[in-house]
Parts: sequence; structure tokens; C-alpha cells
Amino acid sequence: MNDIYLYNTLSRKKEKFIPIEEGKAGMYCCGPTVYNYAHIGNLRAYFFEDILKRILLYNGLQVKHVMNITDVGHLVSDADEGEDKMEKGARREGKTVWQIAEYFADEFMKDIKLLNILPPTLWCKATEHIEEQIKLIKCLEEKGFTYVTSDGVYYDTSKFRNYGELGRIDIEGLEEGKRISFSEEKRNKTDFSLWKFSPANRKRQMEWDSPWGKGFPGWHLECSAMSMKYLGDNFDIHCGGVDHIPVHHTNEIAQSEACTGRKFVNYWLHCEFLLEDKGKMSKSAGEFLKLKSLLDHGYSPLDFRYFLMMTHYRKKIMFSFDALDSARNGYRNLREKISEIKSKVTEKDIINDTNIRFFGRKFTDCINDDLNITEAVAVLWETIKDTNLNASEKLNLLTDFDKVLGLEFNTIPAGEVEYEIPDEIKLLAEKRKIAKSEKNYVRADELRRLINGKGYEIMDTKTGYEIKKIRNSI
RNA sequence: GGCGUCGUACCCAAGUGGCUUAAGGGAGCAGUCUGCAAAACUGUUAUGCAUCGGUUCGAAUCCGAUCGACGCCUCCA
Repeated sequence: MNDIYLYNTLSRKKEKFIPIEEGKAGMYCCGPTVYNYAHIGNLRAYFFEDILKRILLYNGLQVKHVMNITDVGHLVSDADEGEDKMEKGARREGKTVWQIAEYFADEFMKDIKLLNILPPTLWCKATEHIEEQIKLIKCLEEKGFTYVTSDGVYYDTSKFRNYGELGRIDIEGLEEGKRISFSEEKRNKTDFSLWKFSPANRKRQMEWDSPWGKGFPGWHLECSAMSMKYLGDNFDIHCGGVDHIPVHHTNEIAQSEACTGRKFVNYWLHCEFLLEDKGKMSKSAGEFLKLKSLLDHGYSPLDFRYFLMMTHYRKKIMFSFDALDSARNGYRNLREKISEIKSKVTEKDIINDTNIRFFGRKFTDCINDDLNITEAVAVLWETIKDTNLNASEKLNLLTDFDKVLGLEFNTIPAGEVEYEIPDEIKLLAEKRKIAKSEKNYVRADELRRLINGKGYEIMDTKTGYEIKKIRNSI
């Protein structure tokens, strides 16, 4: 097996990936909070995770990929009066929180399917793991990491050695922060809730009994509880967006390791943001771009997928429609080249293993170097343009590369599809051919315009002409 | 205020000490072909990697300063 190097946020270095169990990889990805649609920035993270997973698979590892659905209990703000996002979303849509959760989880799954993101091995919902979460709090309570305030059960971060190691958090610096609201009852700036009590004056739609009182789990708990349940106390990879580093993942580590006394996760991988000209894309600002918004503008999901491949996952991407246009053009050109290659494949082609191995090696070297997908795409283009490889060798390689890229090369038809051209268009083309042979170019050009107007393109060749549907997508 | 990231051609972007006097894509331009186009093919667009210093036999790559952009410190991918 080839070595895979991954950038570990814990060490801030690229490290060789050594799985806990040989030949296998356990991977947990923080999934969506299903109170609204995913925006295209959210989707970038799932795309990144997909590439990571595909690379592990490509290298022959058996991957167990777990993704959670957060369908409960994140407060809108840190302040006590905050209403949680789920309940807020439900009120906005005039539905129950359960309906909201189901609807948006479903929409999310549709989005990732459109983006050709492989589904996780296992989905898990926060509301279906309340028992596991309570058990984890009990464990922390027994070990003396918790305290109870008027609004919930809290985690005492001062008790945990190395708190904030992942984010290299300067807790002193935080004290000087201006924008942080500080609950009087919290013992430390960084303490966070494990269990929140339901407000006395209002019944929540989602609440459960617990040894400490009726309420709902804190926002970091579910990921600790569920990841350990399905992947074990110590597992290989945990990923998410960079925003999770300082709080969410930091707290997950604190909770999990305090309870088990073991190292929680070996490799932490984080994906950078997608930005707009206004700055970071966010839902709270109101309007935001969804995958559907892009489709409404006439882009295909894979245009967007290709767009995401133009930048390394640890770099910010500036989204603009100009940039998306350039990606779409690139992806269309790519498909046309592949279509052409497919039409050139013959049974007489001899497959030369040395040729194949050279490009295959190059490709693997890129992807295994911390997911250098951008350079891998360059290798893809080199392969397409290479003059020594024959069509079969190229197709062989491209099909292989697509296991990682996920650009659906398999759906691309070989060359022109004759029968898709309507008789009407064929007739016009024949008329034009006659006009041309009579050197009646005015008439010929007129007919060409007519054909164009009907959505087809005519191209002269040495022997005659070719008709092609004007591309929206091949 | 604290922490951190980044600045490579018209645009996106790889490369992080010699293999590169800088991949790949988009866009443009020129040529071949064509009645003219389109497509295709070929060539072309950074002696330079924000700026200024320094280290080194050698730097886009290391160090320092300056300027600029952005992110985090608050739920967030």
C-alpha cells in the first residue's frame, strides 16, 4: 500500500496515516443541523470529506464513515434567553420540530447525492441517542468533571489537562475578548453545558427526562457519544469545518477523553471556508446560496463539484458566479475530451502497463499528499493531452481517477449520438450541403443559422458535416 | 485587544530551498484548416512569485520588517 499523508490539526503538520486497525479506517464527520437548507459553504465541507473518503477507499482501505444529523438543541446564542435553532425553524415554517428535522435532513441527503458525494456507512441522529448522551454525562459526573447551575449541567474545563490543545487556545486572550457574554454561574470562561434544563415557563417540543431534570443535551455531547458508540473510544479520523476547531471539537475532546481516559481521535482534519465578496457565507444573515440556487442559474451540481476542485481544502475559496462559469467551462471541455476519447477506443488498442503505471503513480502521489486534488486534476489533463497514450489507456486511467474525483465520467457518451438528431434537422443539413456544393453560400449560411436557432450546431468536416446538439450538458 | 491564515500571470490556482529561468484550468490573441465559420490542433500571455531588507553556493519557497486581504475569539462547514 502507498503511504497517505494527512494534515493533522492536532500537530499542525502533515503526518503519515497509520490506521488503528490495519487496512481499515474509521471516520466521523460532523453533519448538518437540520433546521434549514445547507448553503454552498456547508456543502464544501461534505465535498472535502467525500474526497478524503474516496482517497482512503482508493488506497484499498475499508472505510467506516459515520455522519450525524443534529436534530436537536443548539441554542441560537450563548445567552440563556436564546431559542434553539430547531424550535425557531419550526416556528418559521409553521411545523413541529420533528417535521422540520425530517424535511431538512431529507433535503440535505438529496443535495449530497446530487453532488455525487458517497453516503456515509451510517447516519445517526442526536435524538435517537439521548440515552448514550446521558450515560456520558454520568461518566463525567462520576469522575468529577461536572457541576450543576440553575440552567443546566456544566463541564468544568479547568479540570481537564490540556484543555484547548487542538485549537491552541489562548484562554488568557479570551478573557480580554469583547464580544463574549459570560454566564455568572459558569466557573470558567470556556465551560460549556452538557445538559440544559427546559425553561420553567415554556414547554419545549423536544425534551427528555434525565437524572438532573427535564431538558435536552448540550451541543457538543452528541458527537462524542455517537462517534464513540460506533467507532470506539479511540478512532482514526474526525473532520469538519475549521470553525469547529476552537469550540466544538475542543469540547468533544474534553468530554470524551475525560470519560475514557484515552486518546479520542488520532487525526483531526478541517476544511476551510467558502467566502463571498461580503465575507463568510452564513445563514444567520438571511439570504444564502443553496445548491438549488445554483441549479436555478443553470449550473449542474457537478459544475459546482468541479469548482470546488480548483482549490485545496485548507485554503479559502472565494465564490463568485464568474469563477463558477470558468469551472463550468472547464468541466464541459473535460467532458467533451472524454467523449472524444471514448469514441476513439478500439479493440485493437494495446494496453501498455508501464504507460498506465506512470500516470497512475503521478495521480496517487498527488492525492496521497494531503488530498492535493488540484494537482491531481492537472494530472488528469496531462493524461488527456498526452500523445503517447492510446484511447484505451487513457480511458482506463480516467475511469480509475474518477473513483476519487467523482465527476461521473461513466455517464459521458462516446462521441456524437446520431439518432438523437431529429429528421427535420438532418433534412436542413442535407439542404445546406447541396447549397454548398452549388456554392450558394448565402443560402448555406442561412440554413446554418436556422439549424442553430433550433438548438443544433453544424460543423463541416473533410467528408461532409457533423451535427451536434448545442451543449447545455452532454 | 488576543490568536491565526493568506498575498504566484487578465481570472482561479499548484508548487514551500536546486528536478521548476514557476504545473493545470478558464479567458484572450495569433497561426493551420475552412467559401466563411465552428470544432480540432499548434503557438502565445510571470526573467518573475505583495514590497523592502537578510540568510544561503543557490529562495516564490527560510528569517525580519512593512503594506494589503481574510478568518477565529459568539451558534456556524
